Amino acid sequence: MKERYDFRELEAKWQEEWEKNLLYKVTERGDKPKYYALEMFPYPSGNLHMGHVRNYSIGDVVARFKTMQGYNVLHPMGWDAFGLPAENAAIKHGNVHPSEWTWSNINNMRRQLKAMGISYDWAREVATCHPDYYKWTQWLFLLLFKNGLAYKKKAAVNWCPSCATVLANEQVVDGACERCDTIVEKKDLEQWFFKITAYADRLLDDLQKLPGWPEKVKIMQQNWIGRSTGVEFNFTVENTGEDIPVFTTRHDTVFGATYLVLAPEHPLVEKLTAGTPHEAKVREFVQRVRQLKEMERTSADTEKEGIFIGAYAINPMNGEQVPIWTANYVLMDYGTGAVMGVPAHDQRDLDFSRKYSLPVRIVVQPLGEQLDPETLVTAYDEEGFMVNSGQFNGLPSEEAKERIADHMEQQQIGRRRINFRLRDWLISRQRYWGAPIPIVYCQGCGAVPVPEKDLPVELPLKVEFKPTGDSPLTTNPDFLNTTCPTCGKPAKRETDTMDTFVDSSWYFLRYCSPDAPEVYDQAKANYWMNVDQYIGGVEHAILHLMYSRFFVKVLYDLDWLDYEEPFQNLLTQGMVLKDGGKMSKSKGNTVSPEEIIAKYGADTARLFILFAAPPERDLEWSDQGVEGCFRFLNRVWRLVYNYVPQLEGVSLYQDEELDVEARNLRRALHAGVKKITDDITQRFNFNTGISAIMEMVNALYHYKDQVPQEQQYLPLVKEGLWLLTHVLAPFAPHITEEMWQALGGSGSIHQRPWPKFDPAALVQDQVTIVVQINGKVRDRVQVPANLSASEMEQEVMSMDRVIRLLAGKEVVKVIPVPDKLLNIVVK
RNA sequence: GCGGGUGUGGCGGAACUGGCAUACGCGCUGGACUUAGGAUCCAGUGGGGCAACUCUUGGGAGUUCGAAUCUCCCCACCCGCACCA
Repeated sequence: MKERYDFRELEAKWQEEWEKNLLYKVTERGDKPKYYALEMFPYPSGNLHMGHVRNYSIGDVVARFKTMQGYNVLHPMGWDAFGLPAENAAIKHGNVHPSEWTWSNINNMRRQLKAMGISYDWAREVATCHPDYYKWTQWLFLLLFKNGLAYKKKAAVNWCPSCATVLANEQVVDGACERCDTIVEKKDLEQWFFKITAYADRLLDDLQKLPGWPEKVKIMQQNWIGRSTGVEFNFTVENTGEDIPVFTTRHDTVFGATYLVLAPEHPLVEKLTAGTPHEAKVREFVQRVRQLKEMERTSADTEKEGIFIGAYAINPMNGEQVPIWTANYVLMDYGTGAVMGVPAHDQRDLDFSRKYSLPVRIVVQPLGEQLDPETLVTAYDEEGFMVNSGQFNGLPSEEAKERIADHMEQQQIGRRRINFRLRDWLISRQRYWGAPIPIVYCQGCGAVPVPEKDLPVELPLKVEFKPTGDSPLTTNPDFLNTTCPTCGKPAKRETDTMDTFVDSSWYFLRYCSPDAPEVYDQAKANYWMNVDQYIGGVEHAILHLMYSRFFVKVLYDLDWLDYEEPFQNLLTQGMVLKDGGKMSKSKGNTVSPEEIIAKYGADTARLFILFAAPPERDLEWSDQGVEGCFRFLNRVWRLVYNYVPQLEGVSLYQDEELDVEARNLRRALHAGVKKITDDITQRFNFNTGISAIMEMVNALYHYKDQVPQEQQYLPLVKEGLWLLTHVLAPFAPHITEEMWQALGGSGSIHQRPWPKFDPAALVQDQVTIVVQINGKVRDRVQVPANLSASEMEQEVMSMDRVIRLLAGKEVVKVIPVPDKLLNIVVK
């Protein structure tokens, strides 16, 4: 028997062998269906963590399994390599350039990934910080620019003082920077935006085309896009006659408006108070509110506060005069920055009205109830029947909505309108380590796109890393100063770089043709896309996944791609926990993948992480669990090498007659293959798949130890070990390769077809039937399979135990479940 | 507050369309082999009871011959969103 399971030697050997033979290299081909398996590429922080190991182990099983099932599988890997940590390292240590830092991290992490034995086609590796890549990121910026989807505007933007850069709306979490938790400030800056709002409807509606996405992620995107349908109509300022447009989704309650509220930033607040006795107090209020941090301002817990500005407006529906207020709870950047206050039917308005003693008027009454405006504490925001609403009285509120909208449109008071919560995507970053925005500013010509032939606009190496709030690129005059591509006069380059989410919004397309002399080869992209299975953390539910969907839709519209959605199926893997909490450096509960691999090998690490929990659930790390998986692989190893000498020259099982023990073994083996296949195909339940493999191993051990050696049927054992190595191969690729070779297999096991189970082997001639009396299990009995209901009943009724238990009772009913169960109902 | 999820032995988790609850693994107990075992193998392992038996899937009700699974109410924890008019 071969010595022990020396995973160190064996894993290194096979990794080298696979690389030498280009085992995982793929090209487009017509003879097999394609399958694109993709895991979210990592930021090269320096070392793999367990979350990566889990992500890539899941992806590798999918890729290897699909390969064995006969698909032509694309399984690439790369690096999301631009971003702040590299630059912060440069600021902190002074002597290490972000480029150097990043590339050395990439080299280290590539080595770690290779040590995991994952089946990547490394020839397709991309790194977003490489000029060959960001050249095309810049090209895509220009494509959007030319199509009116990239524009510059001055806006109050989110500014992180610690990162010294602006942030996209999506990168602000609870009013703080998603990266460093610093409270975000508002700053008025000229910045570049992508017009993602132009795709709001499609980004929302097309979620329905993604049945292979988790409901949770779709709902998160849906909420983020936040479509609401309503009307926009004008109140008119009394005396001065200015229009104040308001947006509402509850136009059925328009007769219940008893006041109007403007956001503190609303231009009319200043205008209508100028020179009036209210001016000073209102200005003081507005300044106080504007000084509040974003978080305090927008939190629902913040007490509603406001002030009457001294003017009145006319409700166009009933000609009524209502006071105009300004208040902290109305936001300038949603809708029109002005809302009608309907206290009876909106809780916020009711709270506000009670505080400032504003009138409350019921205009929708629930069926069979009479709300009292004097005592109302909970606003009634459901459907009902119209009251106090002129010509609309008596209508159901839903119908009144339509009629009022019609009326407004006919009378040209207002119009139906859809509003989105989604904002345009702010992509400018005042940082160095990103793709430069390919724009030149010329005094005469304005913002001029860099011509395609001049791409990439390369990042200069020589800059100063100081977090000043200006891009470090401003410190390099050779970069900054250029000539206008249009008129040739001196001009300045844009010094901001792009948000790194731009880089990652299209990398899956570049993988299809990593060396293409254009953004990607259309034919190849159309061959490989969509990604059949995308796997990654749920933290990307909104940002990355929505931006990528946006990019793909733009490319689809511009005839660059035949597909409208990038990711057909999405699996969001759970976190890796230790001691009940997420593994993190600050908690000090991390486990190093590198150490685990050194101690037990990659096969054990992969097996454990797939066995410990289903992929979408959180996984509790257990050192003892790892130990158990290591023991299991050793157990498999001993089993195989115990038989290797005996199996020499033995042919594979071919349908011969088997004795009882052998038949039981064969049934267990084929039942195992069936279960693993189902578990992977139907729901990626690798944990139960692995448990089925363990049962196969247990069955083989049982046969080996319980049946005298001279009676063991070796052709069947050979079949068993063949099946075993094949189904284990996607999970533990190295050890199975080694054992396959030892068992006389030719070629790589990873290029073998996935085994089919033999339905004939599953047939049982005896089955165990559960005997229940009044639904309680009382006994079990062995009977021939396929008995009819009455035969079953006859068998059961003649059992001693059943006769005893039924003595003196009256049988009311007998419920038979063929080959499974018989329930006797008695009184 | 709204939305989504989870709740099963000492632990991680199984149970597919309602049909043997606790597969598989960890841990634990006992034994075998051994100079030794932290290697390996065998047996046992939800609770109560000497036993026949009985109780048990967060809690409570219901549907059903039969419920971890379906329906209703409640509780706990986790995640996401949160003044969006």
